[in-house]
Amino acid sequence: MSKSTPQFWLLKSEPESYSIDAFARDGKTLWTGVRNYQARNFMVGEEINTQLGKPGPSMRVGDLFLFYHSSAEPPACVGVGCIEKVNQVDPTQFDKKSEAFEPKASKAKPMWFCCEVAYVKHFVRPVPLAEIRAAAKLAKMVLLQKGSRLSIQPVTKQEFDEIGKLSGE
DNA sequence: GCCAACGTTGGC
DNA sequence: GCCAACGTTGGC
Repeated sequence: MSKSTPQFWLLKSEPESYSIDAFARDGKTLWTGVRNYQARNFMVGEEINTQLGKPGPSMRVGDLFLFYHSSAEPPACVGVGCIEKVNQVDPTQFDKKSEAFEPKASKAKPMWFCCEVAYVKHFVRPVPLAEIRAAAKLAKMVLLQKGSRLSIQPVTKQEFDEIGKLSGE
C-alpha cells in the first residue's frame, strides 16, 4: 500500500453505549454495529469500492478521526482516534444476541464491515456542538448539515485542525 | 420502480 | 419526551 497523507473523519458514539473513556481503557476496538450503507462504505477499502463502482472516500490506515459523543449532554467532540485496520468483517452481524444481528448475512456473504481503531487522546477541553455551530470555519462540516445523521463522516484537514484549536490544544 | 408506512437518529 | 429528517422495507 502506498503512503499517503492522512484523511480525517468524525465517528459518532453515544457515551452511554461506548464513551471515549471506555475507548481509552480499551486502547483499541472494533467499530462495530454500523448499519448504514453510506457509513459502511467509508470503512470498506477503496479498491473494493472502486470495483463496486462506488469510488467514494474510503478510510485508510493511519487516518485520524474526531470522537464525537452524540445524544450526550452536551453533544461534543471529545477526543481523537486513529484508523488501524479497514475492511474488517463486523462479527456482530452473526451474533443472534446482538442488537446488530443481521439475519440476511452469512459468513460466506457478510453484509457489514467495520474498522479497527486506536485511542489517541482526550481533548483537554471537549468541543461542544454549539461551539462547532458557532464557528464560521466549520460551517460546511457534514455534522452541521440539516438532517445529517451519518455516524461516520469525512472531515477536512482544516476542520479537523480547527476543532483541535477550539479544544485548546 | 414507486411510494407509503415504519423505525431510527439525535438535537433540543 | 417531542419531533423533524432520514433510511429501509415491502406491497403493488
